[in-house]
Amino acid sequence: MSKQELEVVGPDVEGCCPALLTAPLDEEQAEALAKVFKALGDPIRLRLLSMIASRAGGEVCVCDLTPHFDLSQPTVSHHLKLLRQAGLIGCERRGTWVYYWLLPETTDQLAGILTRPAGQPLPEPVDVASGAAS
Amino acid sequence: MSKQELEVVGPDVEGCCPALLTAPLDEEQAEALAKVFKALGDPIRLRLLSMIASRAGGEVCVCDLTPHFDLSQPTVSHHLKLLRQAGLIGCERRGTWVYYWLLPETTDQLAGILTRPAGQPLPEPVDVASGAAS
DNA sequence: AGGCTGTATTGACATCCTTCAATGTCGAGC
DNA sequence: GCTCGACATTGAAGGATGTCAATACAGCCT
Repeated sequence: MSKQELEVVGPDVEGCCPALLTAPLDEEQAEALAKVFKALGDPIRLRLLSMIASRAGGEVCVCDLTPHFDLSQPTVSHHLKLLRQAGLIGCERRGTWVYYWLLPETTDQLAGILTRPAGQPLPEPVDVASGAAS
Repeated sequence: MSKQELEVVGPDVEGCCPALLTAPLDEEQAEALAKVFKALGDPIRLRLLSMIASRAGGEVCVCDLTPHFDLSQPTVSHHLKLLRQAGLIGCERRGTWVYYWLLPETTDQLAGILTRPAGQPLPEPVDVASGAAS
């Protein structure tokens, strides 16, 4: 009778961001979040993302990205695909070339998830002596 | 393909945190950052981290974490080790038990890295043809 | 000391990930 | 239509990662 099980990951109101630091994640949220962090967990993809995000004009052509890496073109394309599947970047083909740009909603959401609320008092590590076993 | 380097927008790095979204990361920074994101790129570790971070009192005993997972005790211990090596949590043995707590400096730094500076006007990703990425 | 409990480490195995060569697809231009 | 250039996809090889059983280690308690 309680309908508050699903639709937890849905893009609702400010509740859109699961609270990583203030409440335990359920398995579904953790799975979805892990996909995005996994996409960020590679130095090549981080460099690609930073190149795309810092580009004046907001867009980068693949042909401007590839020569910065000691990787084959298919490998760079593969990494771009993973970033796209994680919702971190968008892309569009224009003529012969394909352009990529940052999707700031995703990085904003991650930043929010990793931001500890101000009201949360962090106690010193070594303090509690009285066990609070669950 | 122009051989020019990617144009950088925004101010230089403050020095403390690599600027993921405003300047291209160099390989060294990308490598270091990727390690932390890789530690976050697993649903088990995300749940562990959220359990530790959201714990009132700031600390959690391993014996309170393990029963929440369908995993063997060594596996949970392994994930905790990776979170610790990434600088996300700290730990201390007290008697028989080992306690873990969040190291907020690391999550704060990640949040800062993922936060787009306010002065940065992001052009709209795409006006027309906002079709989903193929 | 000896046994017991909680946690970490080791070794092995299955799975996933990164990478490249080869090939396919899309669009432009002759 | 045909060819060429830019980018994506496929398939395979090697390395990294997640997991468990077995074992080791560190403190308590008789």
